[in-house]
Amino acid sequence: MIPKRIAAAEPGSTRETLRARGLRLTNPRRIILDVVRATDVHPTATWVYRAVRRKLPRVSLATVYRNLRTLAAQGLLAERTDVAGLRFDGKTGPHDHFTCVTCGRIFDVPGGARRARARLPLAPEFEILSHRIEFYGRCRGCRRGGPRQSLTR
Amino acid sequence: MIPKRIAAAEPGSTRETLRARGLRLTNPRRIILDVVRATDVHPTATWVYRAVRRKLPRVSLATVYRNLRTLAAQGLLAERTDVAGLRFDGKTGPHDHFTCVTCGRIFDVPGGARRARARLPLAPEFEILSHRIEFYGRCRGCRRGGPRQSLTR
DNA sequence: CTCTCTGCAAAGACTTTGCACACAT
DNA sequence: ATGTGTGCAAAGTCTTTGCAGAGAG
Repeated sequence: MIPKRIAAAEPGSTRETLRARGLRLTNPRRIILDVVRATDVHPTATWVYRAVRRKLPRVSLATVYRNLRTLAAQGLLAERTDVAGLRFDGKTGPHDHFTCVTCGRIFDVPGGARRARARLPLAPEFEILSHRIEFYGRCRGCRRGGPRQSLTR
Repeated sequence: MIPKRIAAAEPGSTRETLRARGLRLTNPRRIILDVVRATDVHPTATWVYRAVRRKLPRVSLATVYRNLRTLAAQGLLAERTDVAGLRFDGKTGPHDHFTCVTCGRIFDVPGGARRARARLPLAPEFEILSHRIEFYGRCRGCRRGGPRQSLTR
């Protein structure tokens, strides 16, 4: 027999994480999180908005912005900034990024877990809490032929 | 006898760099570049605007933005982006940054010249042209007592 | 029921652009 | 002289906020 799914949120679940702060798991909020987690394009708020609207046509851009902010504050997704503005990332674990300067796509690259402290042996006055490495260059697709895709707002 | 300063711009000078692209070294442009090069606060456009106005009261914010852009495009200064928006950096050589999460100040740290390629041994599909490392943590001042300064817009 | 969340619209913050005149070369 | 650069003001882009009603717990 297939066990019934328990009704109460288990610790560590999205619902539980939110509830611990008095936040609710509403329909827009859940879909926004799903959308960001389901893609690897490191989307902008507008991209998320368009994707969410396909499932929830009446959602507003303000709600998308508010929830991306809220979810990022809870650590359920990651907020990024680059020349193109705000981006969001469903992957919250440590990893680095490679940005193709031709097509603009951002690729995940492993290796984010290395010890950051070792990088600043001569600067004991700085207490390092985290770090971020960004690589820039050309992806394989853009080295052969033109860009295949580009993430616009 | 003190040799006369040569009138023609020597190759590699700011003036020469600009002229090679048909750009002129105007008074606002020169002062904007001087201001950015003279500070290490990684200023915003507004900060530069306020500083330039002390020397050139009639300069406009639009001129500051236009020139920061132009000068960055010529490699005479560097453009940065972080959560707080656009920043500019008079240091164009390779170096990393440490951002204090308490006071928001951005400190230069040496070490930017290391080989970036070695960091991606498993990703031959990416042709790395440059990279950027950002550290986040608390500076010495903020570890003892409160923040001493914070760069507002 | 209570209090958070949402949609809508309006405001806000930052940056860019159009234009006529000024200025560097 | 010629064409780039500037100040001013206006527009543009992206993001946040106020509010009354809707919905989650």
